[in-house]
Amino acid sequence: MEPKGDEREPRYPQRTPASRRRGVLGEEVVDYVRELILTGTIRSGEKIDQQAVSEALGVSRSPIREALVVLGREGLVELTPRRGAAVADLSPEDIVDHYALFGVVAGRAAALAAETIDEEGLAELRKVHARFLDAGSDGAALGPEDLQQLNHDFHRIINLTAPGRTRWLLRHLEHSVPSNYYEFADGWNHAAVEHHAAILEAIASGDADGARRAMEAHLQASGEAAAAQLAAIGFFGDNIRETLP
Amino acid sequence: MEPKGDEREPRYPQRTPASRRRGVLGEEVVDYVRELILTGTIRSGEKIDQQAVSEALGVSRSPIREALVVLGREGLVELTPRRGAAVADLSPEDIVDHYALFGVVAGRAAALAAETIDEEGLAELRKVHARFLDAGSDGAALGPEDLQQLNHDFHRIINLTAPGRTRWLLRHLEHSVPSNYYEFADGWNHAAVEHHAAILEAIASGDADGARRAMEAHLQASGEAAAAQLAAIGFFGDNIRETLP
DNA sequence: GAAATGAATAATGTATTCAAAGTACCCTGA
DNA sequence: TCAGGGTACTTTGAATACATTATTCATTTC
Repeated sequence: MEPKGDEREPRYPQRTPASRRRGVLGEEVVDYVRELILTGTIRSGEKIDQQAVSEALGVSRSPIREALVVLGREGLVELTPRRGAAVADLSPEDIVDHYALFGVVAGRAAALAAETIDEEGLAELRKVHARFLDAGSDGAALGPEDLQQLNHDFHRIINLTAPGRTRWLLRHLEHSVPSNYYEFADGWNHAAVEHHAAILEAIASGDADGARRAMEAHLQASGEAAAAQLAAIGFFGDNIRETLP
Repeated sequence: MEPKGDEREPRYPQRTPASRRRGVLGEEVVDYVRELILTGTIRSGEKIDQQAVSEALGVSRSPIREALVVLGREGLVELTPRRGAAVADLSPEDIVDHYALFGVVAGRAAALAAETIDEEGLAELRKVHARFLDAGSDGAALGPEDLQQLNHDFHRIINLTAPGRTRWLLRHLEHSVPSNYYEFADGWNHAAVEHHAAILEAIASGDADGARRAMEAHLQASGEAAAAQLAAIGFFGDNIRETLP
């Protein structure tokens, strides 16, 4: 008898959400499963066992199901009526395409920012950018999550000027694809700083079209970096199935 | 004694989904509630009673909850942790903004179509457009839903050339806002035909940028038409609350 | 009379149960 | 040996049950 015991096939890391505040369990599950997918812990095509997730998180299947439905809408998992959920299989092209769309929408927001941003916003944008710049050049005591935060702030300030529905879409495009889950490749931060500089300059000088193009270019490059990083962690790996009988 | 009986406040039209096939009840509920919202049957800010919906459709609350979570993600309803779901309140600006975004993404698809569409696709596009044209001019025996279908086909053919993620986003943008639920205003079809003609011409001549601009203009106009129509059915009406004590 | 407090009521979020469909396994027979 | 078929076990989707939190409404207090 093998020492498998009663373990399930894909073992889900146990987690007891610190804030077990009632009313948002579904959201926590969404984040949990999303992370599993985007970190490559569970692979494309792999089935997602409701009970296993439920046991890993110590909650019932109800919030699990809600979460899977949401992830299905986001396109990260594929739902087949009476067969359950499986990790969707996204190609590198899908990732690049996703970021391109992200770029088009964010570009719109950047163009708007160039036309409408006020002095205060611009000052804040410069400040965030300056810190981002410092972190890149002299290696200040900033960890990856700090950089992530600065990057996020930079974009958030720009997007604040956009109308509600645009911000809504940007939030969705940001979440349903890796953004926090991959360590930026070497050299990426340097490239990002340059991109941000170009975007900032265009916005500061009121050049709407320039801001739009700079933002689109930035996210295009981000998409390629993300796709490369996902490839490195084996995200796209398991489609071998399709090449075998 | 008033003849109110035991009726609930917002009365949900009863409906027994024809296909009570197991496994997609949630989807049916999504469609049902979405229609209630977009037809103005339930108004902005109005609470959505899970039990009432459940009784109206004759299903349990489980699929209802899943549907509300989905609609929450789409931005049509607002979910507050222990307070349930309410119809989100979208402004005319939100609608216009939504369509503008739709236009930007669809414009991308149109530009791509101009560059990559094959003869077969182009022929089909011409065919659909010709029927749309006929319907508008000599008043063929086509009902509103036929026109809706032709319009939908026209866009679908164009979008077929787009990459998967773009099509995914277009589907979402199309659904989470009125498109099938309002009767086009007088003169709208005439305008739409002209827009389609411009788009078709640009695509046929391989003018990517022209196709993009024509598509954006088309959806910009659509957004204004949609907002006007929604205003006409009182969709935006109940924010009186905010102007009163 | 108005505001505030508290119990009664209702509705939500989560857990649990149940029926149907899917999957795996074993057995038989060619 | 391997295909086919039938049975038992899993797993899903939906329904029901339960605990907790909001809301309502009457009562009390200022």
